[in-house]
Amino acid sequence: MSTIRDVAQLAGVSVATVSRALQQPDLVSLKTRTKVLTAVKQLGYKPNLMAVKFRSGKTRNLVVLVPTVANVFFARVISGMQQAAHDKGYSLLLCNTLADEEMEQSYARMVHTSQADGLVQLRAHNPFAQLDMKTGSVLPMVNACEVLDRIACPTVLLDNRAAACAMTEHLLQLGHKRIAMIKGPARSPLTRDRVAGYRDALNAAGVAFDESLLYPGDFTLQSGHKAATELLALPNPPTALFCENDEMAIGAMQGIKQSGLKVPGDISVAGFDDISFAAFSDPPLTTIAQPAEEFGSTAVSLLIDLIEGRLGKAPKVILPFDLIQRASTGPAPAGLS
Amino acid sequence: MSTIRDVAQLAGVSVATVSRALQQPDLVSLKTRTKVLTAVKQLGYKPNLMAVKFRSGKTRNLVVLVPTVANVFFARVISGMQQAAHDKGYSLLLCNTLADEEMEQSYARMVHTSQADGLVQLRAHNPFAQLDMKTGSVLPMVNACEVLDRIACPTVLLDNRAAACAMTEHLLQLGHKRIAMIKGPARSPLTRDRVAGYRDALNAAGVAFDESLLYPGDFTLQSGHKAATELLALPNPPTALFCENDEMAIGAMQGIKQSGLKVPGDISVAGFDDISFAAFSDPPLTTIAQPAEEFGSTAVSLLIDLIEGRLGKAPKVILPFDLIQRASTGPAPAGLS
DNA sequence: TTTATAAATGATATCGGTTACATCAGCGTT
DNA sequence: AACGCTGATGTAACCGATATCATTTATAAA
Repeated sequence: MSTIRDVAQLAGVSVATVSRALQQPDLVSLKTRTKVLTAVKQLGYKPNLMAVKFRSGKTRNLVVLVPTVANVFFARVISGMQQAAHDKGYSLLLCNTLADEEMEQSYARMVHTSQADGLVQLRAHNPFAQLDMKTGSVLPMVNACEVLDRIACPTVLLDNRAAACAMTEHLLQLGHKRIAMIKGPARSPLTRDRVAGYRDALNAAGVAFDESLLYPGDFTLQSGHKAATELLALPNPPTALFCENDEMAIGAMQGIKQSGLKVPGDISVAGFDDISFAAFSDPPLTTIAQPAEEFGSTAVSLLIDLIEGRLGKAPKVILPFDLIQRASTGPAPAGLS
Repeated sequence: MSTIRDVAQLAGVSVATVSRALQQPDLVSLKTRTKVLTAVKQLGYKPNLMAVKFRSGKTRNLVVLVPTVANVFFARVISGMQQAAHDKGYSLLLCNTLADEEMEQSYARMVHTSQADGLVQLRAHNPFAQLDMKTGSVLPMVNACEVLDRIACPTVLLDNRAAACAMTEHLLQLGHKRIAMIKGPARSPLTRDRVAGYRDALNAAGVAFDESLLYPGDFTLQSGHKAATELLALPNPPTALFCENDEMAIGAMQGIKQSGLKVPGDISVAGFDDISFAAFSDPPLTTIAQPAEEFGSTAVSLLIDLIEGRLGKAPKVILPFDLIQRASTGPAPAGLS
């Protein structure tokens, strides 16, 4: 691997001239510039970017903490992040944390050790929590999708409360009164907001809130299946099921059908996220579409602005949602409405 | 941010001693070691890993080229790669190439410019093809999942031919004679091998191969839907559909059901990959299970061995498959078998 | 021609670590 | 006391680029 010195020697100029010829071409004469470029080509010279990054103190790397890359929604978010990062000359260091705090810290440390300039966290947890203590400095971070409310950093989020309210209203308008919700882990702010929106809609419609219709899942297909099975076994089962993501909704639909009931004839099911499989489930799933790729690209853009000092206050960007009505929701069964 | 010099000064020793105290503790006396560690803690010193990487010439970064992170199968592969990489102290630079050669090259260049030590490619295309010309050197690369046959680099693959043969045999045993295959892009070696396996099984059973039953898809849900719809419109439609991945199979099942036919009553459907959704489709999908995470971890392990000079010849690792029989395949309809 | 000014180029410090080599103290041997 | 050896530590070169400052060369004005 040839270095800048090899080029300088071959071109018969100093290393400084080579550097300038490549970085600020207008500072060197045409003659020497061509000499340099010829030498570069001849040697197949590629600048050692590790040296550049070290010297400049800017790595142009971003750490991304993803709870699960296997989650289809996050996969879309990553796709959006990668596009935005690449466009601005940054690379992503991806970490599939599986919500493991040690793993998160291990990657967050990369920002401390100058391996990355900043971090995007897609979960409601501050990965610098322990680490920051020691230095006291605040490191560039953006929080997206599932956001922390205690921390003052740029965030990208959906108005989850309004979205959940809209979906619940949709079900209420179809005549449903017993609407169950398969939510996420109780401590998640995402869940908290969506449950709040669900209750908003119930209150507005004068429907009593029933704690027993709130079932905690974990965003997997399996947990949706389990939740539906157990909810249907209630003495007074729901006629509609609002799931906090599409995976759980698809799992729930299978559980319902296995119990011999029809969707939406006997029970309506709604999801959240509008992953690609939602349109291909049987029946196709009514859900809330989130601009997943935009979550990713916005988060990365904000982070880069933050790193490059173009961001004053920590903004909160709220992205729009869209209620996609498909065939999994329908009128409440006559006898039970 | 404090440097090793700050620590040396505070501890009253030389920088070399600090470095040794941290890297080879047994080379320094207990007394100075504690002095150094105290200073480290007091200053919150973190070594600048960019400097270390630059100095050592080893980045401990690996570039990963993924055709689509949004593909559930690849998401699992990534998960396995990340785990293996982390265990060995490496990080992943992820690139969602979308099969764009320019994007691939842009990331492959990172290996040239010393930003990464090696590369994993999950597609049958050599990203160094253009780049290598210039230097003539061979760069550390591992090919997995969809592998190149012309290139001599370590590869991790499934015996796709045998797997496709096994699934086709399964369908033949159920009495199917007209078995369509929704394949991938024609030039893909993956497709070529799976079609070969499909033909092997047909030949062995004495069933004539019918070119019109070979439909080219692109691995998306949509393309599966389109393929099924068009295949059913044939004058002599198939009674079984073998799809090259689960997404297409799930898309196909929707198309079939929308045509008013039953799965598997009228037509059987089989997939490939065993993604999580396969068990939750309606009906649950018969498919070939691939050890996706193991693909990832094996590929990364091989790459690291290659980088660290522990690999002699370029091995071909063949991972096992498993035919998972679920409800989407059944006996061929009596009238047509 | 001389001088002032601008443009082009060179010499070298620097980033923050690691490491080869030099130095030095302590200890046992003869 | 002189010598050699070992263990602990210091000095400084080095990795490959960038950037500052000094210096040379070209250009224009006097």
